[in-house]
Amino acid sequence: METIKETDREYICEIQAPCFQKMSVEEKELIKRKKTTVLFRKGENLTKQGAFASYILFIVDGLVKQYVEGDATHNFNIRLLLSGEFIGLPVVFDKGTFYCSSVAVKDTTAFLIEKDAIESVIKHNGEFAFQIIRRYSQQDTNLYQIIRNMMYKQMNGRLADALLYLSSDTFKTENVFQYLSRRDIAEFAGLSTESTVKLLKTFEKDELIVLREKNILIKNREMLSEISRRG
Amino acid sequence: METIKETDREYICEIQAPCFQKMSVEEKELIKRKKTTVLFRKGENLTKQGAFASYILFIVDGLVKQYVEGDATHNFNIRLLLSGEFIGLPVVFDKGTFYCSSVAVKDTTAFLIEKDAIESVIKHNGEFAFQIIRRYSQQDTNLYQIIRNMMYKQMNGRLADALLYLSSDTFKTENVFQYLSRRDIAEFAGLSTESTVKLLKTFEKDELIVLREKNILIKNREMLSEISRRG
DNA sequence: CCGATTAATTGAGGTTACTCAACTTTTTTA
DNA sequence: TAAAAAAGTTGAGTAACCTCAATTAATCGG
Repeated sequence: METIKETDREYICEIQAPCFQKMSVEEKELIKRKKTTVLFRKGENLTKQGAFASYILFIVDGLVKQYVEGDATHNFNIRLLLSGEFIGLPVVFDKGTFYCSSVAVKDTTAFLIEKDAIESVIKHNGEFAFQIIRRYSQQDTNLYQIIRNMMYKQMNGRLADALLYLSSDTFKTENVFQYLSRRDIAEFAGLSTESTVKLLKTFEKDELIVLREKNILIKNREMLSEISRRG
Repeated sequence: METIKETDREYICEIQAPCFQKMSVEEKELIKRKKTTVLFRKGENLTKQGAFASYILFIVDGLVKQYVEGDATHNFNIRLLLSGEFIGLPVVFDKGTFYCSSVAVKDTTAFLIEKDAIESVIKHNGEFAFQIIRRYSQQDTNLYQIIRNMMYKQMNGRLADALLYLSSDTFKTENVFQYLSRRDIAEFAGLSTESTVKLLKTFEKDELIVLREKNILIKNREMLSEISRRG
């Protein structure tokens, strides 16, 4: 994790972030003054569940995995985040600790923005606030979906879900499977690595997917959706 | 479900809702014009997962259970809501369907507020928006907690969690157990009714709780927390 | 107050998916 | 490049918790 040099920083600041368009010049200046830019190398943690924080993160470029920590041996992956996403927003509103962990799946550049700055902009810019709430809202829906999946579906449905998510249009620019281990996929599906490996083979035998080294090609999306739907 | 007569409505509108304090007179007027007041009788649904909606709800008085629907036989209870809580906020920002179901656990009075009105206030009143985001934030943290519990804990930990939640200070004014069946408790813990019944007896034998008809008294909160912590 | 419906309880049996162990393959590092 | 570490794979055994069935208790409508 290293601070990026000034020229890059300015460049990045200009090119990114549709949601920053809603800000006034003064607000952009405030954010600019109250942020630093950090490069997280693959495998480095951006946030750690339970850790204190006085800032939130904004992904400028890269790929980040958000997960909740269980015991020493088990995690559960919530989602992958691309550039343009905030991490740790609850820090601004809640008690100031991160509610879950996140790790760079590939080298990732992020702004660390002081919580006061974001708080101020939210309070004074309703349009920006609205954007933020929309994000929350979408993530919320997402979490309910996860709860549904985990509570009611068994292996097949859960793995199908994970595969559909990871192969969705959101990630079509990245080949996310390149960056994910079997264990990662297992933790998206909420299964043990062993069960995941076995079930992936079964899916391949049933011609739902093709396994090519790390890569997973979806061969029959309809059927996977059906499996997901049926649980 | 019935509309309340005008005099009551005005009365209720005055006494309630700390978050409405942040609104200007005009904004309050807008909300007033764009709402109706509805009484939901015990057992009636306030929202139904997947249903279209052009409004959000605000609980004026009562007790509401929010839950996600699995298959025909299984639900999972997310939380209980008291007066002062919003239901269905994602409707405003997302695709306009309810993301989960909710039902009145006892007779409940609620405002139905048109989504446009809330949207307008959020966009023009940063303080109010901030309050709303804070709520989201807290519920979010809550959902991560639920995911953690469901993924990593087994029976004992999950039931302990459910009991601790339902006996928490938030609900000390209501005796919530009065309104909840064994099945309800099971659905808070994410267990089958049968397992819940058996485990409750075990907890009673271990002097963690006392079962008195519907009521459940927490006898050893420390130990329950320990069980919850250990999973 | 009584019959009918719903909720609570108990036990037996079954199933899913986990753990553990052994092994192979791939990746990392010195 | 070789050794070590990590990741992936496979099979066997097992535990947790569910389902199902049968019974009792409680609640509700007439």
